[in-house]
Amino acid sequence: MMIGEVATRTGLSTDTLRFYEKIGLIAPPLRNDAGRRIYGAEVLGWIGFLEQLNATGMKQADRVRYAELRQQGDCTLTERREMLEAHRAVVATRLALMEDTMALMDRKVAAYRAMEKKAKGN
Amino acid sequence: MMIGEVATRTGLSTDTLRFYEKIGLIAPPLRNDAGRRIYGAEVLGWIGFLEQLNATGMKQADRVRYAELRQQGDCTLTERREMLEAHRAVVATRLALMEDTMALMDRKVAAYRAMEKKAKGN
DNA sequence: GCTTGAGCTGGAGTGCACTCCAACTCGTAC
DNA sequence: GTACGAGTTGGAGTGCACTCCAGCTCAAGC
Repeated sequence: MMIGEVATRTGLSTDTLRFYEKIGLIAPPLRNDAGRRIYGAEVLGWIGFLEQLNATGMKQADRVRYAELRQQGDCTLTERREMLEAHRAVVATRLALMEDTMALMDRKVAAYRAMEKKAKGN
Repeated sequence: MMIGEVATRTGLSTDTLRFYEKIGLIAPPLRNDAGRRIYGAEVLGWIGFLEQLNATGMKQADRVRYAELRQQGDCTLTERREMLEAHRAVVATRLALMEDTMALMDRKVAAYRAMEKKAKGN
């Protein structure tokens, strides 16, 4: 796969993919004779996971750290697990907050509907 | 209440409070004879709600829009309700994604634990 | 053999959301 | 009466996470 296909499949731009490589989120792929990046299929799963970490609010620096550990292999399992557990806790907290906010918005929406109805009745 | 007390109570900095006023998130408060901002207690609830919208990922521009509508009074109820409903939908989607990610992290943590245990056994 | 399109590099630019700063004014405590 | 702490302004600076650009190479199609 060349960079354009990875971009299409992941929804990231080619610029973003090269940027991710530069900062260490994605390992530098092999190159063909013309110097172009040739990615293996496994990069898609990795990028998908990165996007999930991203979407749940993990900071770039921490994602880079995780990627570095992953590169280093099995001897970093414990540290990676700890990172995931820490992030899990953060996500759990944010999840609870989101549920609160959903409930609050529902109450407000209901109140607004009631007021709209009342105004119409005038 | 002067700006320092609002800052302490809300956890925002005085700079952020003035910035929020400048961009229209907070209505300009009354001033005392020395030109200092005097806030009513109701601003605390409003800031709390703003922070909830913020923490659930509503963009600054949209929060400003909501604040503008709120300033304009009851004739904007419908638009505000629609904004909240739209945001609710976004939050619901993100919530589902967070739950997925939590489950994925749990699976990974479990797998890592298993591998750590196995490595120890060698 | 020339155009087109995808890819390459290094570096500059963007947008968001603050955050900090200099230079000033007040009101209170000593 | 002066030092101090909290407030004021306008404007500059920061950090994050991309995003864009100029100027280049290469392979394939006509």
